[in-house]
Amino acid sequence: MTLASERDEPRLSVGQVAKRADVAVSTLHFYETKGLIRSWRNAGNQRRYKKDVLRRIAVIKAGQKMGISLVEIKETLSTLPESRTPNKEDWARMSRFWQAQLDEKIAYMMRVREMVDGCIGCGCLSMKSCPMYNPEDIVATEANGAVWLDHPEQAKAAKNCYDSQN
Amino acid sequence: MTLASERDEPRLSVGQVAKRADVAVSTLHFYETKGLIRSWRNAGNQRRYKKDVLRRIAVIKAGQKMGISLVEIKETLSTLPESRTPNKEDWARMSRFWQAQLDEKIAYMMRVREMVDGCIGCGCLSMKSCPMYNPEDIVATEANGAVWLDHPEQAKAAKNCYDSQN
DNA sequence: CTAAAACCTCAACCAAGCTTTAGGTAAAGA
DNA sequence: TCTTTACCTAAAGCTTGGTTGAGGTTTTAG
Repeated sequence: MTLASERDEPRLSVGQVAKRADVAVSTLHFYETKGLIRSWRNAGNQRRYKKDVLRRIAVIKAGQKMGISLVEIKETLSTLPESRTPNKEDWARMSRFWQAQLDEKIAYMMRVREMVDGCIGCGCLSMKSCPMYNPEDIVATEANGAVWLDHPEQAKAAKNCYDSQN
Repeated sequence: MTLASERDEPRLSVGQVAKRADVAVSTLHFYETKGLIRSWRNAGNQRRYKKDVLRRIAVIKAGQKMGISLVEIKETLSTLPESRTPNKEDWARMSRFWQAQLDEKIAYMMRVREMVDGCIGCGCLSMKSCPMYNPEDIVATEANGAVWLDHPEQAKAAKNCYDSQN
């Protein structure tokens, strides 16, 4: 039987973590500078990690796959009490939070898709009247954009305005 | 009545184009260096644009809204005969092409969403067995990723593997 | 004619998310 | 012990899509 204090000792080298987590060593250094993971040092100043760093990296990768930025991931991780490594329940909570953001992105892209569908037949692309150019709107990568559906009247502008541009 | 040769003369200054297209002057310079638009020069070395540059910019902005990179937009524009500025039919063809890519992105993000949904209950996030970590897969921003659905058997791995990681 | 506004080029800078390089130290295997 | 492999830090480089600034010229309005 092992004691909790023994199990918690940082034993993993940066190379071992990199291999197990399938990331580059430089990525681990980078994450550390960004405060996403932490390490201890051995007598020779080499990094040693606790095993739970693997779960943190897993959560980071999961968040990234969902399109969440490292800054946001860090913020979400830091909401855990004492910045503890996420357990199963934490992961459920975080992933539900991120999933909502993912849903927004999907919804935004589907609105763009619909709009383009309407604009194909029209072809006007007028900077002034085409609903493709709602200036209130923002690009898809900014992960936000419930604007088009807020202004449904604009969809009506998408008809037969091609010739008016030239 | 105006002659075609007169109508085609580059008359618009960079400031006029910027204002009409609602982009910064620096953006127009930038697009020119990237080969997305072209200009002529007047006697004093100032840029003069043909009117159709506005339509090109409109297409560029539409492509960007659909998540297409400037490089891809340039490539698509260059498939036009003699790099002519897109007309209504060209726009229909290009937008359908880009829409297909947008559809792929949406589909990818929805697959991620499904996967996360399954993983919330599981919580394992094992680097080796969790379907969140298909190494063949790529991140959403790379606009490609028909991988998860190619390996449906992986979804089965998402059950009760939480404890096996520690 | 003069001053302001617009324009020119070139270079540097920004964010994100890393990777690469350089120069040097530590640990591990034969 | 010796050599290879792994590791260290700090700084620079990369990509995308631009913006900002410096220093100088052209155009336009009064």
